[in-house]
Amino acid sequence: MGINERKVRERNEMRQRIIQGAIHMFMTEGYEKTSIRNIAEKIEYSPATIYLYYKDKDELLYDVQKEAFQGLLVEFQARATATDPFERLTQICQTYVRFGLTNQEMYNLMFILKAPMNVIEEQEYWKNGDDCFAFLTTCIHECIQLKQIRYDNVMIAALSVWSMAHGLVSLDICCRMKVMEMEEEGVVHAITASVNEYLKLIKN
Amino acid sequence: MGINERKVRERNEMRQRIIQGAIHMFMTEGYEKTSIRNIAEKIEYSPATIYLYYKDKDELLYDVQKEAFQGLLVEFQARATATDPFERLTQICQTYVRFGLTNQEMYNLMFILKAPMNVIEEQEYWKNGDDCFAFLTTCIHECIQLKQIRYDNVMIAALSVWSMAHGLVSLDICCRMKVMEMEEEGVVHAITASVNEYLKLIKN
DNA sequence: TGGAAATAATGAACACTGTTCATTAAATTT
DNA sequence: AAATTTAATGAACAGTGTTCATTATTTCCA
Repeated sequence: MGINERKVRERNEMRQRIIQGAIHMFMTEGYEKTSIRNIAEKIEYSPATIYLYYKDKDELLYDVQKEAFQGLLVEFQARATATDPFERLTQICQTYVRFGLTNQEMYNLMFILKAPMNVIEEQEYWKNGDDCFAFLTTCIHECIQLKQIRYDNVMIAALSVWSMAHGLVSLDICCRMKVMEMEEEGVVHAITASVNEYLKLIKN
Repeated sequence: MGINERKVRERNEMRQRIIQGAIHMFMTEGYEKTSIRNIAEKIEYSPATIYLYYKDKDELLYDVQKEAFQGLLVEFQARATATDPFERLTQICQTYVRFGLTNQEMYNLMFILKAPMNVIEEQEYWKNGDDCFAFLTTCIHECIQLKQIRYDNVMIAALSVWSMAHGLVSLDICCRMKVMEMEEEGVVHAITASVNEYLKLIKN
């Protein structure tokens, strides 16, 4: 009975087509101008068809977010390869910031927009960000074990590192760095400098 | 000729009425469900009337944001009063986090949402956040002069402190802390602990 | 004070949004 | 080949931000 397998495969292919259409719209037109009708037109289907594969827009955005996180994890695995934990932590931070600044629309969907988080039930936890966060926590765990950083609690340390990196990237993406009198180039430099300063601060 | 003065006054009163209506909608219904029609109904005017006082929704949001920043500045002035610069920096951070967690919709408008920033011209700078940021930078300037913190550059230090606080608050508001297996109470505790740890780290 | 000019407010419309549902087209089963 | 299940769609609904011709009100001047 290979017919059911094909049905499942075709369903996944269609979902993938929708996700890729959505990503394409994000990249070219930005999140704000990406509508269900836009995505449908891009993949040459009726808007109503999308609702056969996704309950609502939030559920679709959640899947696009999942795709984006797989991209970040690949970056981590490719760029944060040092065997020394602290050195790897440095690579993680640099990769994170770089990823955020070069994929602003995707970063927005991953870490800022509320919409994709609406699918998560109260008290339930967020599976999309799971692997990337685990990549960070295991690294920090090793740093603490080797007494390489001035933190003793893995959770507090992971949250702090993440918050510093996210704070810098998101303030830039959300245009809030306009309080400072700086050109675009100077902003990127200040972000990099701040991350490096922070890593120096936490180093034992 | 007091008639023109009255016209100006009435115009400001109307704008204030619109702003307060918008704030009321934010507080009670949240940002997502706050529409021009909603605000108009709240203040008992036609939707079209709002467009006699604001060019578009973004411009209105910008003015609401301004109001919100005045609120934060008042908090700073009331709670961050220590004469010792580092102690005052601690108070600033605590006030900031407290403000963000207790006024999530306003924080969203002030630091996360893109809409109000659209009114700012390219390369121009962001006047709304000005005073609050100056409050932070002058404090940090004093900290550096007294060698109370391990930073030598005021801008980098201010950006770092702000990013850490904003990172923590915004990750919570945007529900991204759901990657960590924690109850709501634990999250608030972790945020506080992270800020305190950071302040310990930068203290000389 | 009464009528003209300027100002303020509005209802109705436009083009868009997410979403639903009855109807049509296609594929599968009998 | 006919009946049944599955897939896709067009049209509609209620909502959005925004514009504009029309109406109401206020101000000005003869």
